[in-house]
Amino acid sequence: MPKLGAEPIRRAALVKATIETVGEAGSLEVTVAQIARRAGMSSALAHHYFGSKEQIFLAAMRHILTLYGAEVRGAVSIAEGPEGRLRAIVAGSFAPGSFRREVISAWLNFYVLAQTQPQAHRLLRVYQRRLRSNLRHELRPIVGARAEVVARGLGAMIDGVYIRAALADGAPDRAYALKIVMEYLDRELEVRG
Amino acid sequence: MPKLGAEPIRRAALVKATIETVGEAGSLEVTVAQIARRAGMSSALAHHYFGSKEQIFLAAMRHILTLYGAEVRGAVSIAEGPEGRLRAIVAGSFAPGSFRREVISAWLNFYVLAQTQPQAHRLLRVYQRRLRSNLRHELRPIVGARAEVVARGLGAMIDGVYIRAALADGAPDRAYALKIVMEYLDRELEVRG
DNA sequence: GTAAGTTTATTGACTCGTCAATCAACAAAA
DNA sequence: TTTTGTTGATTGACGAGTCAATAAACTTAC
Repeated sequence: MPKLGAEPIRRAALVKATIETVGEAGSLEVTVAQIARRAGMSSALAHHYFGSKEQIFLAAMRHILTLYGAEVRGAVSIAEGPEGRLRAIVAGSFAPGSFRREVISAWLNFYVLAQTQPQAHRLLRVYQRRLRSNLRHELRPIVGARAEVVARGLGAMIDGVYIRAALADGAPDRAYALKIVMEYLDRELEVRG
Repeated sequence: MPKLGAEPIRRAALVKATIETVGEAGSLEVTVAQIARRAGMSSALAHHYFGSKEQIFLAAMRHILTLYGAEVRGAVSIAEGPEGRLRAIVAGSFAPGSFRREVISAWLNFYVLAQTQPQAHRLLRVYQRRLRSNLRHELRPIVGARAEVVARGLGAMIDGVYIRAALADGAPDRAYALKIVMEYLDRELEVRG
């Protein structure tokens, strides 16, 4: 039953299934067969399209990062002024699409993988660098020379709050997460540079 | 060659070897045999003393948490005033004993495990609760009602900075990590409640 | 337009390796 | 001789990745 042009559909299905499966298991110790079954195909096909389990997961992370980037850009584009854009960037990290159990769980495992897997390491770096650079850019007109340190602090806090959400009972509380980070921002903006 | 009283020595050796092995691998996907070899014994003996791989790792984390607790208490005991103690608590998280690659790596994996392993989950909760409560206690006289939110923010930032150190190239930079967090603290203390 | 050949999609079955956990057995101390 | 320490060998399960085979859809040549 080969319908041609199946590749992109299959890949997307595998990416989706990977996020779900890893999210449920809470770890990368899931089998390719599990992922493939969830995506409605044989494990052989998953290997056919991605080559290895690692590559499947990396594709899933790339998808998550793409989604995240789009959410941030969307929020920033309608925001006004440095402070508005700053808050938009922060809010983007906790946007509904990114702030879900499965996605947070994937992030956590991504961190672990990035310690040893070069591709994952590079990917994570790209994300961190971009986030920091975006924050710094908007912070400069507000806090001046302290932009660098504040950007790092903010980035770290976003990650910290984000990751903690993975361990909270119940659904991640977006409003509360935002409150914590925004509170910090308020303090910084109150003082000015 | 059974020397009696071997149990505590063996257990300690296994805990140490676990932290080293997990640190090197960057993940929990290490074999009991690897850990046992490093600790100078057979894998059967490791199972004899701990029952399972999971329990070995949990023992290692308990050790890390004990060490961390001791470091914080030590620093706090010689500090003076709420602000001094606050800074001591923060500094404790980045004390030399706790702020090492292997230890940070263990933490990262611990987070992953805590998502699904009840004992790990409980253990992590104890740590988080204690940290937050300590921070809040010292913050109250300084920032009043905002103590709760600030304590959460500070806790999240500590975790964020800490975990990011696992991904940095080279040895973890204690001074810089501290700078980031202290900067935040300065801001909060500058304003007062 | 149709037969032959090619590419794409797909899977069941299999290989090969790994590893947690168990056990029987042995050794030395109490 | 019972308790404590210790291991080599084994079991039993699991899982990543490969492969040969099948089939439908497209292409080309006549």
